[in-house]
Amino acid sequence: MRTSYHDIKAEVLKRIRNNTWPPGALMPGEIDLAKEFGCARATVNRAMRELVDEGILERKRKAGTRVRSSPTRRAQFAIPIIREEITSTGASYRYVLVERQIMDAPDWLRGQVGLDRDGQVLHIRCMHYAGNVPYQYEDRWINLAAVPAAADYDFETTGPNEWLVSEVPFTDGELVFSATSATSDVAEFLNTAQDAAIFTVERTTWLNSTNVTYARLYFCGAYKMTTRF
Amino acid sequence: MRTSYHDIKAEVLKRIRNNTWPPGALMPGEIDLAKEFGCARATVNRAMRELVDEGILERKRKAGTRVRSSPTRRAQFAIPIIREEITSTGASYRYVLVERQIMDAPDWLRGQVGLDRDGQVLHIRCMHYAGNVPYQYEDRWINLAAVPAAADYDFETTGPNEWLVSEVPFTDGELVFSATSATSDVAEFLNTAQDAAIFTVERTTWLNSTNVTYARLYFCGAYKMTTRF
DNA sequence: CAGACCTATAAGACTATACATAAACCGGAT
DNA sequence: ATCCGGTTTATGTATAGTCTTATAGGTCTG
Repeated sequence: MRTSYHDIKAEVLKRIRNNTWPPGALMPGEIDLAKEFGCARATVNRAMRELVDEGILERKRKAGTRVRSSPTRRAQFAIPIIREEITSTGASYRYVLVERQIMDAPDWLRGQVGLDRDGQVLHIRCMHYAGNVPYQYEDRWINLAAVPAAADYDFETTGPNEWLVSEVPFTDGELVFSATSATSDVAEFLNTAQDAAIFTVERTTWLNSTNVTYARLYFCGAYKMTTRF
Repeated sequence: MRTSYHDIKAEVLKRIRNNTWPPGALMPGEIDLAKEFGCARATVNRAMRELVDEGILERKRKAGTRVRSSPTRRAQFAIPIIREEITSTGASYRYVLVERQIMDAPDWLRGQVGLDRDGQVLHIRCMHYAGNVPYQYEDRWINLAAVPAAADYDFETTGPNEWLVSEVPFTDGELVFSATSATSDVAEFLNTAQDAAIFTVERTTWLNSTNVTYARLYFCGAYKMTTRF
């Protein structure tokens, strides 16, 4: 078999780990490496580009390629459809709509999501259960200027998460993770003590700098979010 | 200018957004697209590969390329050096070692990190302050079998986070985010009420399936972790 | 000495071509 | 009808060659 870019990546990683090329070091150029590995420059280039992508190397034209001194490893998350997240654990999924209301965007929300003009929003509160156990309480606002179709959808049987993911594209998003104390209504929905520690996610998405939706997701106490990298 | 893979990516994204290729749709093959865009197949291939990488498309040999119905957007996290995380906000960084102790690995830890044999670990507890405000309480175990050098380092002035990131490479890691109630000692260190909601991160790293370290990081109440994608 | 201006160089990008490989599909045998 | 095996096909990977572009670092100039 010919030498593949996988082999080159592996070899480069090996040399970084055994300190042949310590953090910060300047590596040989693509042409030299291609000669050494007996392959085309494009092959070396691909290996190197992927290592840059993975946060292992830094490259600059003319300056060459260096080993990053503190590699930023990346972890990947999905924006899951919550139904799938629950059913994949084997539990059955149940959805309950709590409230659905069209209203003028409150001031704090306009600040939160960067809406400058007045506008109507759809406010939805709903619950997601794993079996009969509360899993997530969702408090969501949808910008009707960006997603007019949402006004015609009743969200009785399908949650806004699922509907939005499949219907509305977005270009940018922000996730904010925090721990909050359960307010009385959150505690009631999630069936926990008041002031219990609640893992909370705020998720905002935009389509070309127009806000699409802002959601606060309150998870049940035992919830842990796990990622490997 | 020739058509670049950037142009192709942009055009493909445009067609996905304006529903020319709705979620799940089968796109034309690389050869057809190359013909349409007036470029080589390699150029189309690169554009498509990057879109797969970004979680927009799915490809299978022979079956062709499809638009993912629920795009997996990736968020990137670094494993930051906490000093930099704090100083980058403008605050001054202060580190205090609370405890440093070499001990046999407790049973629960061996289970946690997948150590099968007995072995010694270095247990370190320390505090990170932003100015005079508690920022993070760190409770960490280092596997001395994997990192013997840690036994000789006193961690009086530099925290284990900083030392490990710069000294010890790793191949795999796991991050677990959760919300916990402050136990009495955590509350004391972070200067919050007992049972306050604490954003907690557990971080485990391995070097070729040997556990390197396991850390529990307790953040101050106001902490929010933010990622864009 | 500082600033403007070159130039050599390393990465970045594209092309045309070739061969590799997974898997969908089809046709024949059971 | 169902299973098996070969064919086809779209993506995956590698190559040699060419051209582009950012820029580090030297040189020239005021």
